[in-house]
Amino acid sequence: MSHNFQSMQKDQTTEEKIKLAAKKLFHEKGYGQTKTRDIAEAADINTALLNYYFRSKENLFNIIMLESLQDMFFFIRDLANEKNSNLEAKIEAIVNRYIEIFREEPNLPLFVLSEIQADPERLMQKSKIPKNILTDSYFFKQIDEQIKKSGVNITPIHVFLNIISLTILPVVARPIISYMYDMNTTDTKYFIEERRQLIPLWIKTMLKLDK
Amino acid sequence: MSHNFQSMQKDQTTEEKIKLAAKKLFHEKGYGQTKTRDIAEAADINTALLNYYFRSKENLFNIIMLESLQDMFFFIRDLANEKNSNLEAKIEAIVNRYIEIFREEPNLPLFVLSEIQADPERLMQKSKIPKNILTDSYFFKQIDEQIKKSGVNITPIHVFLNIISLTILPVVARPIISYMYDMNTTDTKYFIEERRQLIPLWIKTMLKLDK
DNA sequence: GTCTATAGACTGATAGAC
DNA sequence: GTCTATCAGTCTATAGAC
Repeated sequence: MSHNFQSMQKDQTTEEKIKLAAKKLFHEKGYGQTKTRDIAEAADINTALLNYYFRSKENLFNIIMLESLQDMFFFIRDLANEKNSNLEAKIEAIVNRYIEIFREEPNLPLFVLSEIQADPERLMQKSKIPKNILTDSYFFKQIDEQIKKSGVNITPIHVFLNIISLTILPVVARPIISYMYDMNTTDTKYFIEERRQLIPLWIKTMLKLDK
Repeated sequence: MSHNFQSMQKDQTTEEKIKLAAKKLFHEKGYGQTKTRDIAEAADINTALLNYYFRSKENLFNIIMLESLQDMFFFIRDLANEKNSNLEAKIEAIVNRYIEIFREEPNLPLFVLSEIQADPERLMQKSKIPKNILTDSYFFKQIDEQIKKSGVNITPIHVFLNIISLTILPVVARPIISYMYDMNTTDTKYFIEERRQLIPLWIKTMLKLDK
């Protein structure tokens, strides 16, 4: 994440300080539960300054939201049409990249999913992800070829969604998992790390892509 | 869902009307975004009456939340120690039951996940789910036996989480899926329905439980 | 039990001094 | 750019009539 370096620096601009505080709080509590006063306090400024830089709470939220959507989707969009990597490499890249992102920003996926539910059309259009970007992609063609080759009963959409499901849900359900299995933070991180190796293997088994 | 029958009835009590309206709105927008005025309007009463029956917004929320947690978890708790069904039947039961629940209450899982994130310890304790209910269960013993039998590289926690992930995430990400694949509501419902058959097959393949 | 009216607290945003 | 003070609007909750 590009913002993590900044968060370690002492010489951030005020604008950056506000954005970082806002991002943290919006990700944790969502739009409705986050108060401009909380953001101002976390950024060690006052609400007047927040409005000076960002005009309104909603505008600040839109900026954070757009960045969050892009963190989640730009990578997939770019990878899907990469011609120089095979199917196996793409599967591993998706799992690795998402686990990496979520290690630094564990609340990102739930934030994005919750806020999209609140207003789907508006937010998805804002994400600047063209419709059918995956359906028409080289990635889906690669999956399709493998399906035909191995004669397995599945479609590319299911395959892609399975990769995403197996990777994202354990992150999103982290608090439940750590409660039910009595795991501390280190345990859950290790557990998710384990899946980095396992998920690609499971997907390859589904596609009969094993060596 | 026990409440669905009630929602069709014209002779609900005022208390039921308020609860139904509150459930709908809390599930859609979460605690912070839902206003008592909205609930009162949706239930066709006024805010005074809401406080008369439920004392406060927070108390009403706690009641809805407890019921929602139980809708999500009581079934699993009961099934996990059922001795008269084999592993295959249990896997199918989990997938079928969750898809059934989410067909009637599509916003339930995201609501529960979001609100748990906001305050994990308090809410999980409120759910009255004992810790380690799964780790010590007959279900996990059944998975463990199958793992040893087929010598596959996996643990019961991963298996259980895979079932849940493959089932729940597509429901939670419904708006994104329908945007990206240009599906309408009927399409996404059909798509999720398709997975009812497929998920148990994939899990059995992971466990080498195929015939 | 149900209503209207309103109290009391909170929230987002701005005016104006420095 | 940054602050304090405060306004105007909204929110939850309650008092009191019926």
